[in-house]
Amino acid sequence: MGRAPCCDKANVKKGPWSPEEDAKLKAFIEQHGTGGNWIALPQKIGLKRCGKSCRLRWLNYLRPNIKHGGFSEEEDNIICSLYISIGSRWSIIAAQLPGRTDNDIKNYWNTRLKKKLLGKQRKEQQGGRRASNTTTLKQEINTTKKDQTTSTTTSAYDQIINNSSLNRSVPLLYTNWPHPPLIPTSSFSYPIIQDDPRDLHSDHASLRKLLVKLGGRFSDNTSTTTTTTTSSTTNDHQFSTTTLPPQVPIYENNNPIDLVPLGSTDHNNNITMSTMLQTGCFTNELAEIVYSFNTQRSEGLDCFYGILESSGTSSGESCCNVNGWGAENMGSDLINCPSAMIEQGMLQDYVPESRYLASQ
DNA sequence: AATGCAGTCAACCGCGCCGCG
DNA sequence: TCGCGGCGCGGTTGACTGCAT
Repeated sequence: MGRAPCCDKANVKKGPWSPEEDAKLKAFIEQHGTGGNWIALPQKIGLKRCGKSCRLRWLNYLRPNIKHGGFSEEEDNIICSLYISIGSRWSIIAAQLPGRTDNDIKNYWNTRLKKKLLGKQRKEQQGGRRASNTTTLKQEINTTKKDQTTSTTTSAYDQIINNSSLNRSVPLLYTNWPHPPLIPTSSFSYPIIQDDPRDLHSDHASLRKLLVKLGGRFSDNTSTTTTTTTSSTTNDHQFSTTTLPPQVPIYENNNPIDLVPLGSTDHNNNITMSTMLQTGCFTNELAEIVYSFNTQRSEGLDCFYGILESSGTSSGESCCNVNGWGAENMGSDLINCPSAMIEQGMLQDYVPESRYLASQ
């Protein structure tokens, strides 16, 4: 038994809106508002449209101050940064771009931005790879292993990562990322990009603040359910979020693959980076895009990178919360990792604690 | 000029969430 | 507590357009 249709499909017009329909809808809403009931609205106006269709038309096209096309470089950056961080949460991304709709951003991403990034990445790959990655990396790991002073709370692997000059950022692998876990294979290789020390203290800290604002204490299950509207001005950007209460665990339980690490947590269910890497919860496509970002840092897009820095937890361990971001550990959603280690299957050597249970 | 193809984007669809009775 | 209905979201579709052949 399916859900009852929201309207009488037989007597509802579909397809493109006529100027007359637009005018009717716009005039009515501007005068009376939506009345809090989209389903009933078309009947009131005398439109043979589904209420959902009216809502969409208003939100995406008729509502005041809507911008279409002409995305700026800065908007590109914000979209890309947020996509890397939170995935295809278009409504959340749209909330940070005044005048933009989720539909617009989604289309823009799918039709242009993604291709633009992937195109650049493939071009780079054709340009050549650093042949000595593997050898150099192995040597460095061996050296680091010898040199490192052990910590009871930091895994060997994480220390290697923290100490390695070959670090580069890879987005964190949400345990409930809505894609099946995939470990990057040898068919996809990342040239190693040197970190730019400017990143850590760039003026793009505003983006980080934005993400904090968006994320709040996502790991806090005692969050309220009240929707709030907040806004703040950081540097040049004014951000507002009207859809998320500050403590909503938006990643919680979206996916049954909530992992409980054994022996590799820092505190409060935070999975260590090594555990996350073991799960490899990201798609090749995302990996490609992320790699593309890394590459583009040297092409003037390093402003993306303000948020792509490693976390500095007190234990020196990069980590991620099981349920999403830990606000006080902002930055922990993203981790540093020599990606070559992933594809070379080196993690097994350094992550003896790589055992986990599926909690659900 | 006709046809095919790829890109773009408005609109639709299905489903999860949430409030309410 | 449960079921229903509306809202909002993300994924997908299909019409349209421009370009290449």
